[in-house]
Amino acid sequence: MSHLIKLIFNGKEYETSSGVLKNIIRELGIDSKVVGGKIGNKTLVDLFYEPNDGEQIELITIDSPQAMPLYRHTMAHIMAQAIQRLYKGVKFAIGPTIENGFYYDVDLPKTLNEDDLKLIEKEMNKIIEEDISLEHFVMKRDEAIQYFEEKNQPYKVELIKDLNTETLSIYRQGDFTDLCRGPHVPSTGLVKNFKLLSVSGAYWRGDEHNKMLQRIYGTAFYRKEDLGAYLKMLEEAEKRDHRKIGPQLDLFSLHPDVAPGMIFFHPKGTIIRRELEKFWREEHTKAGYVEVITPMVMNETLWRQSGHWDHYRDNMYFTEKEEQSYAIKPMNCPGHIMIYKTKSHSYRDLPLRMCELGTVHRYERSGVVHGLFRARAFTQDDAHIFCAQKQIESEIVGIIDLIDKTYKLFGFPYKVELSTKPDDAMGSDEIWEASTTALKSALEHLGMEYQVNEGDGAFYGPKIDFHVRDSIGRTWQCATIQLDFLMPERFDLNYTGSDNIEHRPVMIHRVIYGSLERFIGILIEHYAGAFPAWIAPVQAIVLPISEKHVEYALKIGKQLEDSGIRVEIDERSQKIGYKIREAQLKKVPYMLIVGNREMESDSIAVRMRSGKDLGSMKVHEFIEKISEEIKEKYQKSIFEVK
RNA sequence: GCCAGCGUAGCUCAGCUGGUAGAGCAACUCAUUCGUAAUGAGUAGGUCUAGGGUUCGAAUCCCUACGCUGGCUCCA
Repeated sequence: MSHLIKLIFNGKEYETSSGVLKNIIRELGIDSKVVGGKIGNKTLVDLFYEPNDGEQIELITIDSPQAMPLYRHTMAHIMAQAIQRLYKGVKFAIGPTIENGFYYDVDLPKTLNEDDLKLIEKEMNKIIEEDISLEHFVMKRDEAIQYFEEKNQPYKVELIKDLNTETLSIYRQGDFTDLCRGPHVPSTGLVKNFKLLSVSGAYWRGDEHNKMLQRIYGTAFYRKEDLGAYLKMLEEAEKRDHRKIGPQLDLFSLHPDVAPGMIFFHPKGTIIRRELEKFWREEHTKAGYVEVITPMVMNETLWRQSGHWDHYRDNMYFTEKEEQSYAIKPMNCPGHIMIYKTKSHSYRDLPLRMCELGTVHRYERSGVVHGLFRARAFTQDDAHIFCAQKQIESEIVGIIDLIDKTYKLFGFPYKVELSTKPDDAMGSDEIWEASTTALKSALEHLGMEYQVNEGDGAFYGPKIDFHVRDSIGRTWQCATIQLDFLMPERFDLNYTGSDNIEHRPVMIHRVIYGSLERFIGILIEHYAGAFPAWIAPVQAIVLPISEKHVEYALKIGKQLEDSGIRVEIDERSQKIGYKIREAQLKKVPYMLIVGNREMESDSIAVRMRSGKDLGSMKVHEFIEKISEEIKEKYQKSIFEVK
């Protein structure tokens, strides 16, 4: 006898016999908002699904976050349908959902632009209004190939031919039929809130040897507010763009004609960078690191030995002198290895934690450079830890402590990902096993949640990546910790154990900021240019009301400067409103306004960049407060915190 | 590198179907000496990314190069 199917909905359990989910639900009289279900903890199905005997399905409604993939996937089909109606001869490739929306790749003789997107949106709205029911059915392989050949859909035919199944899942909504695994919502009228965002090129199957198709990106949400919030986030991100704010705040400039993909840090940007470096040095010294400086240009032979010449040559810059070929370093590890090798090491020396703010150059294809985020020259806050196998775990714990401390400073929550042995790995299974276990137990020891990416490690060792989440919800990969068995092997690194025999150390590569440039870019966008006082290029600006107060302003400025505060004085003959506006736009944390009242009482009127007027206070009082704020590296103004 | 869009003053942008460049802000000068987000007047500033072509005439049309933007790909 057959087992019953169990459905779970709103905490209630229903037992039923076989059939298509849609019909089962109708018979049970369950809420019409149900659009699909979840089997186990991952497989999503829609109402066309026919449950197997004994299967347990948790039903999901259209307004739940879990239904998002169905919602957006159907939206992608509606977009495709609209395109099919509007443009003749369109050939469809793939149209999946992605993190914040969906896209569809199409092959179309006409190149689409913004106006076309509006037209497509209009047609999509029509399709939604038409409330077309979706149908699902299967075709036999040959039948499907013939069907899509007749419809002149070569990409679909290619997809089918690559699939090793005898039957293919097909969805149809009115005049549009697509090869599709699903799942979908049952009707086009169920979806509503969407927006098409952009068109761009994308290679068929991501291979640059293939034809370039047009990819149309869109986003969709069940709730209109969520769509609005998402669009607002995009807008906010645009406003915070570091490539815009950076030059506006006089932090850095780019000169693509002179040095494409490289950064010119202005005095103000340099202050931020030096503050980050200062913090970094202090913490690394405390954590037992030694700092080194290695050459920018090293002989090609070194890079051959390290393996970079074989694996990384295309990304390297070379230069020639005295008939010798040199490479500009793309990584710091070989330099550190040279230092390690200058003497014999004992187990007592380990772990040896060698760090360097090492500027590296990597050739990046012209289309990919992007402000501070993706440069051709950047400075890594790099370190290599040479240690014994059994020290790995405690070293990892130490690194994570450092990372945690650093990210907390900026208020970045973060996610951790562990990547394990890939197929093309080098090194024995035992070593991989042991080190992966060491990484895991370090994470568990610290009680950290993490996601495992099986097979995603580097070929030379497993790694842990850290993704920070910025103030508008975007995530960025910054820190990474990578174990390396290969380099010690290639360079024949040794240390003498307590057993008086030679052992091979393990190398741990790690960065915390990642790259100073990129991290500064992230900070600019995270804070929208309004940096905490300790890294703010100008911490306070003195604004005299009129010329009569300039002398007093200079005196105040001097006092602050003597206390180590970065201060400016705006002596221009402008109205106070004008000066405030400018200081505000420059995001200076504190404006110190001085006029007759302040002169008489030997005080200053303090205004915060938030617009809040703190009223007047004695100069020494302000200096004490801001000094504490700077010293303690507060995220927010001390006047708001306390 | 590839696809698409774009390139006009330091910045933001006008400049219709070709008739030899315009605004606001910033800068500079002068006046103003002002109490919490823009005082007024004046001055200066452009080989319209570069090179070629079509034309009596090109910022405008065409071609090429370079750069930028959004993606593909890659990555810190």
